[in-house]
Amino acid sequence: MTSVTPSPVPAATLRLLVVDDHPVVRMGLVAMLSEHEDFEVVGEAADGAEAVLLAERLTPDVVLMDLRMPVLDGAAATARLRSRADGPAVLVLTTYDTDADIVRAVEAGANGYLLKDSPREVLADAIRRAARGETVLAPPVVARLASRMRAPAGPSLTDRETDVLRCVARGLSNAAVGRELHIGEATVKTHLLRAFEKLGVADRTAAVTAALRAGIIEL
Amino acid sequence: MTSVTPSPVPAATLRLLVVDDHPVVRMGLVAMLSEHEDFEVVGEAADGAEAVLLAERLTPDVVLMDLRMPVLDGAAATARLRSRADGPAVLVLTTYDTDADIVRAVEAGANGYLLKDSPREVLADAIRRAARGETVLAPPVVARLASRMRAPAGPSLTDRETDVLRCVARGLSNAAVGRELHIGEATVKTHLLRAFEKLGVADRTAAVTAALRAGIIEL
DNA sequence: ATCGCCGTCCACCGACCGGTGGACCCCCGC
DNA sequence: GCGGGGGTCCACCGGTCGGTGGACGGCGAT
Repeated sequence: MTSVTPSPVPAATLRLLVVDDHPVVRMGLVAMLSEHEDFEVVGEAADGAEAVLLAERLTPDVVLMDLRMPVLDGAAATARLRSRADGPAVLVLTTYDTDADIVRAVEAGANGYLLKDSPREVLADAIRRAARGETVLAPPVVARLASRMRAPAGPSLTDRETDVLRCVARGLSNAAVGRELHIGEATVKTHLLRAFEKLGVADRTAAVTAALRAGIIEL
Repeated sequence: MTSVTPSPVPAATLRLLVVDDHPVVRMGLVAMLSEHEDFEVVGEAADGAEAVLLAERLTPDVVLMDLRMPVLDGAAATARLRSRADGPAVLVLTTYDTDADIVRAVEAGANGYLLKDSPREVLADAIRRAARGETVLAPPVVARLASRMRAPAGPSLTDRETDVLRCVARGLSNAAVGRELHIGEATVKTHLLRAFEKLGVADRTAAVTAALRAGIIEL
């Protein structure tokens, strides 16, 4: 950062690590990035664990990270990379713009969140800004985060309420849920009623779809 | 296949059309395919409608088609391309291996179904075989189709049963569904019971998640 | 230390749901 | 023409669910 550095930062080439489980996507990124002189792809990883290992060895400036990956999730990998002070910037690049995905990535410390349908120049610009420490979010992502803010009725369910809802989604009756979780049926109903209230619904089925939509439970 | 053919098929270069709404994926495919001498990417399209137009003008041998796309869906585009006798072979190349996606693509007449995490050589081989008119499915896809065959309880719901289930997923009561669809509550219950039977579940909530999983209804 | 939230539990009621066993019509195929 | 499947409707019963009102012990915060 000081003038002591041999090659001045603005002209320095950015060392990139590409992380995606799809070979096609990795090739596309490498092809796309190699058209810019100030980028150099120093490595590729096919899952989160590999990404963490390679990042340690290669010390890239920016990591382009997919979210849905085998072995180690993109969000988890991001958290590990960002937990170190001298870690690389992480730019999440994914197909999905689910609320839950975005929030998990941002909470994990991602410096940016772009969608894979981003045009080439947007991507290049985002990488340069992420390298400078800026946070860059795609417009649709910003919109989602904003709408989430606007709705202070942020459906934040208790651990237990979520457990119960997960069982209900499997089609278990209240009594069966009680047996499964080792609690009384009355308790199940209490949790469920509170969940209804928070989700703004009136019956168990709507609660499940609402929770699914909100990313609180998975299918 | 006979010696009468002027230019022997095996040595001819295959003209390809790449269809995907993500620029990154298109670049990746082009980069990956250009490494093979017998492939020539003659065009790229970002959605199904564009794909149909370009296929008419460029008359490619094989179309590499994504499924989830704006404007015109990949399955619909495939159906249009395959409806003509002299149309190109269509190789579906997608991230998703949902039952519903696979079935729709195959029913639309796709010559193959590959996942985007396929290694390069598998993809190249699949393209050559699709050009010869063979049908090539990725192993996980085959497995899914097979398991679907094995279960003769193929969850094929009636139009009406699906309508009812969609309403139930929204949290409507049986009576409310009846009002919504202009039918009696008794009828709603009948459809629902039949749907339970077909889906192998015992209550409305499990039916909704099962239908979601099977791709019968959307969230 | 007191307040509030979470988690647990109980009893009771009315409403709705799951399930049975019918019934009728229409359309398509054999 | 007759069977069969989809769609519509009805009545009835028992069980479960939705909802109320209350209770108690932790635990973190003020």
